[in-house]
Amino acid sequence: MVKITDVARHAGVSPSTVSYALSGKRPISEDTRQRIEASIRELGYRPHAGARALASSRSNVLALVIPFRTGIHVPVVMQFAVSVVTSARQHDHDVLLLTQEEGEEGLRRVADTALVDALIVMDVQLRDARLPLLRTLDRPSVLIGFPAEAAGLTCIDLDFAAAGGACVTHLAELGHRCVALVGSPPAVYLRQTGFAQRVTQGFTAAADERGLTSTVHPCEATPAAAQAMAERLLREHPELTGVVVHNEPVVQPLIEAFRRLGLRVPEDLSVVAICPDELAEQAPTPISSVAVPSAEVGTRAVELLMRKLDRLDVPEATLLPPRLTRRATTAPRGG
Amino acid sequence: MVKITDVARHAGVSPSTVSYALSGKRPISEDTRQRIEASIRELGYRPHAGARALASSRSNVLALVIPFRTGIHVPVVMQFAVSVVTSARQHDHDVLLLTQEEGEEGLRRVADTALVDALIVMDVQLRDARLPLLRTLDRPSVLIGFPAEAAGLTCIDLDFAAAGGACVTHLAELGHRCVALVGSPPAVYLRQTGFAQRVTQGFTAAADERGLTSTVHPCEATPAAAQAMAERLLREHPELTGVVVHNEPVVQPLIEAFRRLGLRVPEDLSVVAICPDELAEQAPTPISSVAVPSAEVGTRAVELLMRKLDRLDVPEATLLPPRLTRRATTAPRGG
DNA sequence: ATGAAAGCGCTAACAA
DNA sequence: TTGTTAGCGCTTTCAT
Repeated sequence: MVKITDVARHAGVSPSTVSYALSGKRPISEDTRQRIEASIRELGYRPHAGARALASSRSNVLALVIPFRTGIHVPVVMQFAVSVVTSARQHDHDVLLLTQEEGEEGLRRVADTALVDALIVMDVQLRDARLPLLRTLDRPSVLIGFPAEAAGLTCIDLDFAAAGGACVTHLAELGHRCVALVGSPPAVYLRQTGFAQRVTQGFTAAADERGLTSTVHPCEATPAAAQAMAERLLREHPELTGVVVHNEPVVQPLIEAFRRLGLRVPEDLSVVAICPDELAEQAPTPISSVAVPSAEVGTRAVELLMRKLDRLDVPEATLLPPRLTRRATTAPRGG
Repeated sequence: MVKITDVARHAGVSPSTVSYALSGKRPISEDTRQRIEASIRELGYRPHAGARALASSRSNVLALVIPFRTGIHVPVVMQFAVSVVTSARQHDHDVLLLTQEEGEEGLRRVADTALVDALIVMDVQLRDARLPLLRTLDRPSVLIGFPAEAAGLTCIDLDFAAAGGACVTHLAELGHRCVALVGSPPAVYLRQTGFAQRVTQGFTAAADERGLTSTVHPCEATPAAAQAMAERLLREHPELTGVVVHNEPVVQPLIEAFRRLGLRVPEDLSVVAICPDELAEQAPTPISSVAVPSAEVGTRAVELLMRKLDRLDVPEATLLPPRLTRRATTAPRGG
């Protein structure tokens, strides 16, 4: 194995000079830098990660804790993870993958062993058992999602309340007067995941504000549940002309169910989803939607973390404003 | 920060004794072990990962390289990743996530800096540019998938050829005489990903062997493509009564397309998929299928890697035998 | 602008 | 069964 002393000898300088040339933490004469770089290339030198971590107390590794349970749309998690890895690399960091299963002990372990410098925690619950731990940990963290009590923590997410509201506004502007929200599976509400409730709040508040009739319906993430939901909505709310869906796997089945029941989308019924743009675009009838910007959230989370590692100030809360794209599933009421 | 010398002092032993108590690499008297454990708990000691890696030249971290491109079913990748993380933890290892994008340089980086002890590479192509590198790297690796030339490498995957064959056999035993394979998107074949071609080979070979008429059709992973495919199959192959689908996003849309075209599934047309059991089970009509056992592949890959790290022998090739479960989409020909 | 040298916290020979 | 000690390869003060 080639080490820094080998490079130093080869370049005719001291090890510390090589180190400084690498880190840029002190000025190096152009000539010296050239020689060092040449030696590094020639010898194929790679600094030993462990030695570096030990000497500098920086591992240049971030932990990413991903969820893995019902009601979570897998592609969203995956896209998020990929964007975290990609952004982290741009900041010269790597990403260690942890599952929710590891729990608090897992977080403590990677933080206390100095395996990672900082943590990104996905799928934060309203009252998340990990919050007290994250507050006391000596390493910075960023949460995806907003717990009930976020003081002292750094959180980022799509502004789901505004997203729910934007959907209603869109429908209202198209003249719709009676709307329904088809939401996440009941389990998601039960475990108090903030985003599901926030959508509901934003949806209901916007509907009330504009004097629309509105109802909210959690829904299992299966085609069968979508079919049942469509039937029920038409039965119980004959006036219904606008539907907001916040449940990825159900968006397409729901539209198909409505069509099977004889409704034209968007002529008789407008549907707007809160889902990844990709899903909305690829549907047979492209779906009007508010984007769930996983990639952007990932990138921003990493940037926040980097600022924290540099001891710069960061906002406690970052709410990404919703972006609604009208596609082919919404139309003015009455055709 | 509590360090090993603190624990040693507190327990009245030497640092090496603490180290050995932790690693189990030499016998420790019951009494001493007790005291050490008590001290560790009392002081909240956690060994520093970097220091450990430096002293032992073992980081206890595995690299997992995941693919991220068209034609790859995201939930399969995700489930695989989760199972790798879970299994790795059972062997006291963590997992560093790398994307395919990082390419060979990424592999070299994490290996040469000793950031990881070993690597798992997903989505290996028939002629994969990373193979020569993996062969020369000083760290063990396991590939998911089989390249054209696998000598000197350790590979594992579902036996996709046998899977294709098992589907045909199932249909043949039900009396079907004319079958079609709806496969992965053309892009997957073009980039020479082994599994797509292996399914085709196994499918065709089994059909020929049993004297069935068979055709093969790559298919884009969209509902629209599924619809077009269904129409085309019925038009071009009126005798068709059995379909094998190896393209997750298309399975359900294809069944629906056939039904829209007036065919009953399974009475008029049997459909068997190669896909995760989860997908097959959750369909409105549970789908007969050969399981793509991502979780098992992940677990097995980690076990292979652990054996290699322990310098034990491992087979170069591990082909998991297909497991076909008959559900509600296959039936004897002619009802 | 550069060098010398003292650690960083741990493991594993070597010694007893 | 346990202790002593020399590194592991790097960063970073302190000097010059």
